[in-house]
Amino acid sequence: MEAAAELIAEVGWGRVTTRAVAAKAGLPHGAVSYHFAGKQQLLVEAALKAFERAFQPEEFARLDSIEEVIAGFETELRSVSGSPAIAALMLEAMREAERDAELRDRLGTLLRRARQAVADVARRDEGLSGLSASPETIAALLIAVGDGLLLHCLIDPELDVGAQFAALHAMLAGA
Amino acid sequence: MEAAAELIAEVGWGRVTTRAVAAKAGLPHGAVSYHFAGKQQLLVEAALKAFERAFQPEEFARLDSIEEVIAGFETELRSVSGSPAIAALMLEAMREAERDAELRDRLGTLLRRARQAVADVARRDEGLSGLSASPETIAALLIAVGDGLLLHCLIDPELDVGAQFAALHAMLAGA
Amino acid sequence: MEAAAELIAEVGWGRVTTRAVAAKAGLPHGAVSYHFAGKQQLLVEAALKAFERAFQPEEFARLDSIEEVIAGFETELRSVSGSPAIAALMLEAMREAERDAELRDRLGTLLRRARQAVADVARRDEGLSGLSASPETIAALLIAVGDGLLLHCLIDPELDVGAQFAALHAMLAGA
Amino acid sequence: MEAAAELIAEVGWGRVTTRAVAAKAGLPHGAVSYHFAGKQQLLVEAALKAFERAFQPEEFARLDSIEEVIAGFETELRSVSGSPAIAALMLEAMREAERDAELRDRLGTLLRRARQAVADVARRDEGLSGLSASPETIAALLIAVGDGLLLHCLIDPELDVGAQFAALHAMLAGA
DNA sequence: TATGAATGAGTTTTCATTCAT
DNA sequence: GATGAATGAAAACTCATTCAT
Repeated sequence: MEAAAELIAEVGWGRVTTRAVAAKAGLPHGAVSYHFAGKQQLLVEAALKAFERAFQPEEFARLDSIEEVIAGFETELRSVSGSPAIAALMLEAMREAERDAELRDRLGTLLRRARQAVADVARRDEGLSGLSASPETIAALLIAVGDGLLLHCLIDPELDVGAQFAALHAMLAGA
Repeated sequence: MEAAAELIAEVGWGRVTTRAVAAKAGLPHGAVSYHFAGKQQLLVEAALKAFERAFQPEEFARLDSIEEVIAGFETELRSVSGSPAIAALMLEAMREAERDAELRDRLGTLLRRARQAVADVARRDEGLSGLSASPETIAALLIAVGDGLLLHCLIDPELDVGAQFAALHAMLAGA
Repeated sequence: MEAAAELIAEVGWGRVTTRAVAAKAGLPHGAVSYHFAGKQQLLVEAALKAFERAFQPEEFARLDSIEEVIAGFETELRSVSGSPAIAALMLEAMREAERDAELRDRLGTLLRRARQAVADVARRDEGLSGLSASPETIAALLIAVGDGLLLHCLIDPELDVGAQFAALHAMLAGA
Repeated sequence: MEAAAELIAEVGWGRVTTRAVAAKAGLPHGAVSYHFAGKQQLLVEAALKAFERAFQPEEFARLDSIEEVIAGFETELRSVSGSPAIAALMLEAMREAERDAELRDRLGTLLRRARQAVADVARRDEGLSGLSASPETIAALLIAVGDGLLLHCLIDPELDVGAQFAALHAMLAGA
């Protein structure tokens, strides 16, 4: 499953082949079909497992301000520049979710949990009291911003992430 | 090429087949190989042509404030909910650009032009003078926000786009 | 072996899988290879065992006229309409016998015994004295008729078996 | 399609492989899937085409007595001993028809036409006036007898077909 | 002795590309 | 120029058999 997750990020969901997964994992071809009901099921399981490992809601529970969340995003994004595995995987999964109902449901649950975790931080953050938007909306917007920056970083690795995040900080601080 | 662009959005870049393109266009199978050097070249041309038609820099030249740009994004995003063709195509192309050098270059140029157009608006917008970030950074951030919201809208069509944009407005207004 | 015999009738000799046999029998996969030298041997044994259970020569020993044999065929054929297991199995085995030498020999022995049993009845039946054919020939012909009707009944369950047998009775009575 | 029909007879319906068909026909593997919607469709078409070529209703139109029909069966059966292609193919198709609805329908139509042709002969045959059975029933019975003998001849090539047919003649003559 | 995980040869099918017409 | 029949490489998947436990 690790091999599958890496391959999704490397070559794209629709171009992962069971042979490549098996080769990467050092297993024979038949092993993939033997252990999973089919290629799609393998990819779905592999992607979701990777997300669950990468996203730990507890980490957010300790945070008290949105600034810290954004700082976390930035750290993650910078680390991602080197190994874009999880980020690319997330984007591939989001695209695939439009076509695969099960993936859509399970990924949706994961995203809702993430939004909830960020919304809880927003609720605790007194600096946001000036904003009329609900904590849930702020959380959704922030995660969308994070994903958008991720997307652009993947295309253009020379993008100045630091400046972007500084601007985001400034906008929130002003509010 | 229109048929190809639609199919990329529908089934994903890696799963478009030349036969499906020909069938959708009402052309004979052989026509695809006859008119293009190969499948990849067809898809690249089709995607870029679709972007060039959808993104008209002149539209931004008439705008005087970032608020208007955001309003434009919102209108576009709402219209996208019905036919996600261009949005999905853009995401597919962004993912593919990581692997295809020519697509990366040409798509990069397009994005840079878009960023420049938005940066020009930001430069004209006096309401942003309070932000220390450069107009280019603000433009890049805004486009990333737009793409991030697009991505999330495609997965979860019930997402309240209006609330998100209202929050974005508020954040910018505060700044 | 019962599971194997049923599966031959259901899906056809060439499409039985060892996993399906094991699953139907409620046994682990490995058990099939463990207890039999291979799939083919299992199927041969299973088919022959089923025939030996279904065909009891003693039943014919009690009969005194070919009419009774035919009546027995008819009864069997009618009962077969509901559960075509043994009939279908017989046809599958007959086809397979053309390719498998061991099955051919053992099935041939079984059929010869059946012909002999019917021939013995024919010998005892005084009503057949008018026919110049030997009891063995009459027996072989009758069994062929039975199998032919069986074959057609399996394809076309609405075939009027009663009328067919009545005509057969009439033909023999006339002779 | 000729290669497919021969292979069904040789190795059995369920064990025909598209590779073997292609090899026998001297074509590349891909050709089979290219020209037919799938293996099953190829086999169905091949079998039915072979039957339509082998069974010509016009041949029966010229006959005036059932004796001639039986003589025709015998000739066919004897010729079959050398190349059991059509006979074996028919049996395979009959078995398969139990599982494939389309084959069942189309084969059923063919068999009904054959029964009708034989029934027409039976109607013209004045020697059968002594039998109370309808011409249709007599036809169905005769064809079943023919198929049954065919089946047994395939298993046991040493079976004395001549004696069987002589007995059949005698039975009908008596009636 | 018995199990079931693992293997890999073999199956059907797809499809970009070629090329004779 | 344009077509579509043909090719063959590669894909996903099946399954009898093996063998460590």
